[in-house]
Amino acid sequence: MITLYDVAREAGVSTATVSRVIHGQDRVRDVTRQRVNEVIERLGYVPDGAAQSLSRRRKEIIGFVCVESRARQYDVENMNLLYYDEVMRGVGAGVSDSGWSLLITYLNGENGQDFPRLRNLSGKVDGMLIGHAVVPSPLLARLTERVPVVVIAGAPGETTVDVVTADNRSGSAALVTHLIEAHGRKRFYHADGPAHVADLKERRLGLERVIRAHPGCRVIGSFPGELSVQSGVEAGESLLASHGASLPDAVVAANDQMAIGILQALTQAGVRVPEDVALVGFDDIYPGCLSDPPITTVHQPMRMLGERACIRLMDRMVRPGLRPRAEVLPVDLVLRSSCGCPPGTAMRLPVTPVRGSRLARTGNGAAGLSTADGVARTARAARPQRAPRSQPAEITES
Amino acid sequence: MITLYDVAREAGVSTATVSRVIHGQDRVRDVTRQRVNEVIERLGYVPDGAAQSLSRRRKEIIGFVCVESRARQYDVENMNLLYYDEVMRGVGAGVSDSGWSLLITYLNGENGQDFPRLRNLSGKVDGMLIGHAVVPSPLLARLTERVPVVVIAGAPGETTVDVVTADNRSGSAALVTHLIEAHGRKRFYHADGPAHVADLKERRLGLERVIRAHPGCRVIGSFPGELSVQSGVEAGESLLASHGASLPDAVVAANDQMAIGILQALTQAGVRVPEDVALVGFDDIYPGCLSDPPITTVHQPMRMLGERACIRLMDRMVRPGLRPRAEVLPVDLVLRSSCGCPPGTAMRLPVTPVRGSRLARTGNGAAGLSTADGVARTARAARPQRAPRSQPAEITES
DNA sequence: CTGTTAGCGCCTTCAA
DNA sequence: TTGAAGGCGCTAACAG
Repeated sequence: MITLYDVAREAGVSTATVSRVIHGQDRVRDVTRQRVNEVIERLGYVPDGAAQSLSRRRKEIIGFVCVESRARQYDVENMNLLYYDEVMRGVGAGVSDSGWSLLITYLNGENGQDFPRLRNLSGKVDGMLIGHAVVPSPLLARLTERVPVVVIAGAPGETTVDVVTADNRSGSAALVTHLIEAHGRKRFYHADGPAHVADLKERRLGLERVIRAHPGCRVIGSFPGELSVQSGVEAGESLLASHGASLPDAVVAANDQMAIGILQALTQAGVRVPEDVALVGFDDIYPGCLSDPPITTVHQPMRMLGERACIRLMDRMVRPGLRPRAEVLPVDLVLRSSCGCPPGTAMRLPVTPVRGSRLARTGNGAAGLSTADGVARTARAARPQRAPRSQPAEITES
Repeated sequence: MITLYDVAREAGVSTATVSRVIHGQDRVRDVTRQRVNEVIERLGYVPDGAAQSLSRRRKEIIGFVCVESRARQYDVENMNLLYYDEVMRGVGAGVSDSGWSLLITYLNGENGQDFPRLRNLSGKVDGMLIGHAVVPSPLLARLTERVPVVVIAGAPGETTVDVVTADNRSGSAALVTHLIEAHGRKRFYHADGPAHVADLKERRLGLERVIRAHPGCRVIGSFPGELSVQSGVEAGESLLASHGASLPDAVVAANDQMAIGILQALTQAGVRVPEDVALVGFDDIYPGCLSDPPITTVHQPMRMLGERACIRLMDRMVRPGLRPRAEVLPVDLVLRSSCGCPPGTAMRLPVTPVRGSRLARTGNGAAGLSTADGVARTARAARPQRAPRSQPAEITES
């Protein structure tokens, strides 16, 4: 391996000078710089990352942790991760803008049982991004002692670490309000996910609040699923088994994957969506617009979640000791036809934050996207520039 | 930051002993070990990765490079990466089995224009996995001088680096053969992708060979797309514009994304699939089974590509200097109904390698999956165990 | 069984 | 403008 010393010797200068040249410092004579650069090129020298990290006491690496449900590893229907893939790309963009690197870790267990691995990981990075409630709060605190940590899609009320998440509560509320007010649905079935997932708690709150606010509306049953398509199929079958005689007006699924599964089960049984039962999902993952009918849902700005989380982390590394904050990003209501809107509907509307959502408390938060731009299903318009976005709302935990 | 010295001092031993305890070596008295462990726990010591890497001259990190088409960054329809996401999980599994880490880099440009970044990356990892033809061959060679490199989905004929890829040629041949022999299709339209992509070259070869082998069959036109849904829509429209009067019997798309786009365009124009035109894709990404009709395609073992690439890389790191080899993984034909098979069809058949595909040359390669197991569309059977697979075929480049 | 002691490759004052 | 030299935190002989 070629080291700094090799270059220095070959160029007839000291290692300090070579180092200066590499980092583009100016206190080097032009001739010298030229000579050094020529040698670097000729020898194909590349600085060793480990040595750099050790010396400058900074690794310029951030870790990204998400769960990998081993059980279904080879199940085609495992789309749980579609979500994180998108988030990860946001992170990737944020990270590489600053020249840093991204270290990925797929955790096996949902709970914190693999904590040793996490802890060890903290010795290899300058900061960590953790996907939703992968790690229980107390363990998070322990992690924070070593490196700054930002949780993505965690509970907006988390107090020990920074959180970046989407306005799930308002999104859910918007969905249900739409079903009630635009389509007159009154009897709901809730295909839910695991009880402990932070995002889902918020969605539940949104659902319940809207139901309560509308006399005559109620939830006639629910299914404890696990966010996969398969689980959605089961939810659908369970629904048919228990309420086949008098179907609900609408099914609210915990996410799009489940909605897709439910749709399959209902269709198979000859139940028409949305004529017999309306159906809505959450997240706006791509496949949701391919089903028949396309699924009405809420768009989470996944990529931006990643980017913001990254920015927050960088921020924390610069000045640690700031109070943890929650940052809640606005969501959009995506109207397609599974809710009862006419076939061909494809509209995207900013969601107005409901009371209690972290977003609602701020002044500018309610803005969401500035205009209700409908997007055609097969929209041609290439958007060469990143769409202008309003500032995300930030709220210091109090 | 707590270092090895802190622990050593606190426990009243030398750093060497602490190091031994950490690495579970046995040449430590039990009492000592206990005491040290207790101190480690109390102080919350975590070894510094950079220092470890520097000292043991091994980083235990492998880099994974894939492209990120910035242009469409916020385009919902950008599914180009669905493929790599899957591959990456395979890599993730392979990597973490050995306790190593995965460093992700999203490259901006397809070509090698961002080579400096790659080169620099090579100083931070012990080996690199590179997604298909992201990097031109000569640059790859330069990279190989520093660290072992394995290309995923690269050309099976590549001579400078190791390659792990799927049997694209045979898959494509199987698809076309099916269209001809099972459905009597004769006039084909080819919705192709970028000319230089290795996988696509192979698919083209498979297509052409089968066409040539069947007198009366021919390709009546093609479209140079770019593998996205949007590009598929354009291909469909182009097809309608140029051959609207006498449609082809079948459209062969370069991948599933394009097939989905084509389906949208055809459906929109009132052309029925498969009655008027049959349609097939490639890759077997999830959304392909949701469209109406579901798309017949070829299943690439993406996850396994990642795993095998990983294994190959590890192998190379142990003994460098071995001749680069190509490893070609078997694919499956996935019959659904867009090809003309009856609605509800969902069958998965191992593809028999064609002559010239690297797989064909080996004895066991032709095995593919051991049985032609049909899989129901909403298959319930949870497969708790990893499906038993035949050995992938390995071929030393000659 | 345990301690001593060189490095690993680079960065960064401090002097010259 | 350049060089000399002391770490960064850990590992791995080599001695005891």
